[in-house]
Amino acid sequence: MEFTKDNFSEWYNEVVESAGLVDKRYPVKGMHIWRPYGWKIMQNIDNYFREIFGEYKHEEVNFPLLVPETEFKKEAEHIRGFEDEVFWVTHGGLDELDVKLLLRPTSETAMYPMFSLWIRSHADLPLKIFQIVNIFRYETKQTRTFIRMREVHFFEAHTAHKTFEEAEEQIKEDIEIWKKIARKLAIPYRIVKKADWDKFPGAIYSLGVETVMPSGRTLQIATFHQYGQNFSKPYDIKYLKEDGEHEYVHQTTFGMSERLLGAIVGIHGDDRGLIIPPEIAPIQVVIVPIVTKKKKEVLKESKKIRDELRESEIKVHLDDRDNYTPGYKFYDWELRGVPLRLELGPKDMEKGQVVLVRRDTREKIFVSREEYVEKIKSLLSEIQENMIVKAEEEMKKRIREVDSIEEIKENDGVSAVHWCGSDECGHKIEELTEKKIIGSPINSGEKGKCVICGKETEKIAYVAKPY
RNA sequence: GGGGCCGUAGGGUAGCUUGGCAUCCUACCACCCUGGGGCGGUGGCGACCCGAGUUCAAAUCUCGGCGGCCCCA
Repeated sequence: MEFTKDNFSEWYNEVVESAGLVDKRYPVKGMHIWRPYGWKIMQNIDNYFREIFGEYKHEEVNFPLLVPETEFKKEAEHIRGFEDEVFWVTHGGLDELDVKLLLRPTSETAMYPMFSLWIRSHADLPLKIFQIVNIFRYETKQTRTFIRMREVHFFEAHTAHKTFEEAEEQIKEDIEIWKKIARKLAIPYRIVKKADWDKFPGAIYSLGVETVMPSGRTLQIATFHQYGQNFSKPYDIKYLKEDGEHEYVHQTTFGMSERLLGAIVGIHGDDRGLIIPPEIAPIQVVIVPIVTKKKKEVLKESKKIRDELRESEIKVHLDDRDNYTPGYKFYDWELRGVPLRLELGPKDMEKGQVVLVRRDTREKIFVSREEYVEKIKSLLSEIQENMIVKAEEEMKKRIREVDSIEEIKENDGVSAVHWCGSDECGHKIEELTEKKIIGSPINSGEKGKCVICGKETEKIAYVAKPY
């Protein structure tokens, strides 16, 4: 690593590439190649989504990438929100298309014409589906690996319900699911309600899950949207009620992306590179044999250890590369963020022990061959827990309660400030501070005075520079 | 939306002002030597973003394109 983490932007740019997550050299702005190690981590995250959403009775589907212009144009606000950032397909071979096609910037307009066909009666509800696909947005600003991309690796869950209340229940369930995901990925967060001018195009309201990067800038890593009937009306998604009347469905969505990986990289990494939470690490333990004169014996024993760990369902890798020294391998695997290293050398073999080194604390632990498997298991869960606790503490330090515009401006991180909730005062806060209101906590706080108009309010605004 | 900077081997760079055999580090390949925190030695492979122009001659000067980075709204 050339850069240290206090030079966050440079550090981040360097680590995503040198740790083998992506190759940024693809000749289209905002589109990077997932390299095997990075893709494996993302797949581990995706597979957890499959598992957890399966438990909550969502079914996985896969919709086409292309959406006809005619379907896209049905919901007015939605169009306005996305029209300046869609990629268009205008030709088929040499012929111009009668109806242009667009690359989905999100899949509402691809899915909902089909919802209209699928949903006939109340017995078809609730409908709960999700897909994991790539979406495309023509970003004109600076792109950043995992954080602002033109091709986004996207998770989107879509639901349809009989009533608004049931849709509200769905969002509560989504939050429950999110909490499990956050533990799995060891990401600290705050859930906020987005300001009205900042909600998803077409939504009644939007909730955002926000985390804070070491730069002090916030990163939105998940969103929940309540659509009510805003889409079901233009897309004609109706069901027959028990009483024989037709009614439009109420809909929600839950979206996440590779930004989660960006958050993991940024929040947990250090000057040596990544630290991957054990729960999603492609390699949980890397074995580095110290091969000296007793090369054969050490390698043989290393393989035995590898097999023992495999049997205990620990994700293990034996680094038996012959052309690198142990020291090189230590740096290499630390850069890639493997949570635990196991060293085995001739001395250890004599003593009947192995050496374990934690990636998060770099603590060195000697443990006998009798109990090393159990020790590894407990260390992996300790590391996971430690990462969660440490990250939450770090994030807390970056959120400050303040009560003046001046303080918001001076604060590098997130400022929590009283806000009456009016658009006028909201915009004023953004103008005066040159920052954004990223949202308000769902639960109202203590009473205070709006930082602009002085009106008494319980509402808080988080003000920060978002990515 | 406005402004600035920059494209030389897989990565990082020197050379550009003043046109003339393209520098070094790293990575990679081969062999030797090694191994408890980025081993060492010898030899080798590999580059001027694309197009047009000026010129005897262009990495270098001019114009256009493409791509990247940074700052401000």
